[in-house]
Amino acid sequence: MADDPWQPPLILLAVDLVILTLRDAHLHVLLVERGVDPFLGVLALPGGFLRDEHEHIEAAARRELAEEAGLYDVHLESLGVYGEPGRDPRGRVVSVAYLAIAPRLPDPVAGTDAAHASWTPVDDALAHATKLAFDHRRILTDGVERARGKLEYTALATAFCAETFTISELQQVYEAVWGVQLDPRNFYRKVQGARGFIVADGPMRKTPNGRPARLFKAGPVHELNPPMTRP
Amino acid sequence: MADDPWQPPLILLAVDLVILTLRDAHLHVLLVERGVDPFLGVLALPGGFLRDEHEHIEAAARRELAEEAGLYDVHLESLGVYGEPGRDPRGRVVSVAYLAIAPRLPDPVAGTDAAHASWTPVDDALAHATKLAFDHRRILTDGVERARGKLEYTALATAFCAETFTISELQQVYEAVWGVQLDPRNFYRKVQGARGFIVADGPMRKTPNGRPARLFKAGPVHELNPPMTRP
DNA sequence: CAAATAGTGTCTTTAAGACACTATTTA
DNA sequence: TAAATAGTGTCTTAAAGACACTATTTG
Repeated sequence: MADDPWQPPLILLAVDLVILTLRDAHLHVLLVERGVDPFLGVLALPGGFLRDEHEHIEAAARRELAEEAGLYDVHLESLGVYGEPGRDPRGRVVSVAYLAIAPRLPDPVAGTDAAHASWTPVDDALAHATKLAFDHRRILTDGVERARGKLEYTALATAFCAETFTISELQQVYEAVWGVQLDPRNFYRKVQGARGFIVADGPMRKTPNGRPARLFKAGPVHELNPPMTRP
Repeated sequence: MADDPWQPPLILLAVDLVILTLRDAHLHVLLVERGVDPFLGVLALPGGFLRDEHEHIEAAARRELAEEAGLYDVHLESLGVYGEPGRDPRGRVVSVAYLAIAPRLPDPVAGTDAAHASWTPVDDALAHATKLAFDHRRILTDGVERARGKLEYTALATAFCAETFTISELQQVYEAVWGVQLDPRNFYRKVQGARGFIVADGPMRKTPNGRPARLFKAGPVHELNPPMTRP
């Protein structure tokens, strides 16, 4: 009982990414087809192990974001820890999940590291017929729920938009992520009333036929007051 | 370039606990004085390494809750991951922080494992003069902020109360955690109006001199509607 | 002109917050 | 009786949500 040979266990640390974007007014998530065991050939969230003992966890997430999705400078926030023993047959793996929000971008280019990645409608990815590797269904569910909640009281919606955007584009973000229809006139007043949410930027954007749309960019405020409320 | 000797790094996984309770109408946190290096003698959050490769992370948190605080069956939720390289001189340690909320209980009993733990007012623990081990100041700050936020839209406040409680006890929770004064009459109507938040339980509780207080227990609803709003 | 977005007005309902007041049940 | 909690009434203000309406700027 004097000297104890006990040593804490060593584990493997991974990062997994829920990368959301808007395409055709629908919420999409980036999925990859796994190229190695376990779950070879199965759809999974992008992710990987820490590169070395000195890498910051968030730096690993940004590295995967670049390597697997070709994305830089997008919104990234920590989502949670997923570390059930037995979730990975290779040993005790604990994964730190991150939520990334990207504006609509060109498709992953064939021939790059990101070639095996593809944007999938979130509804399809979470359909019961779809199989996801590990506990990635749960992580994806949690990520979508986080995004839904944060649209209410933060300016996260602007992370789905390009540098400049119109108010109706911003409205589409809310409608797609929440899965609801909003009144454009009340929406207009609400975003304009939340001071610091969006600020006018540049001239106008031409529309096919009609008055051109005003352009805005994200304002300095990240906490919305008053908040946008989910119907 | 064919076979790569690269292996992902092995890391140590710890859990740290922000255990909050109410004492004398003030928010307190359980701190321990570290008995080993690093930070020997410095105040720290209770916590420790995973016991073995098969232990669930939340089970480790519950084990520490029992060992270091003598607490069972309290509210426990995951708070986040803290894994800066260099936060622990023993090597790469990644800590999963948990937030626990306990009703007021007798002090830790001398002679048990929990004897070196003590309830400290959160304001003191976060005072600039107070030194906390590792990044525990940040974890504590995040835990308190989480509790403040969740009081608004969840029934978390009941976790600070004993099995049964009076409405004014519940009000004290809000006042202590938010650091504000609330109108008892409006508070009364608001908690009664949030259906499922609290339900009547048992008879009355005698007061030193005056009408006895009605007793309630936590209701079945965890998401408050309408939410309690922070002034 | 039609089409599309910009922007206002107004009504109803809900809730927050301030505060006066009455009712009940004990020592 | 005083003390303490229970519970109601009412006023003001803010905001959500529905919806009609006018204004502007293009092809």
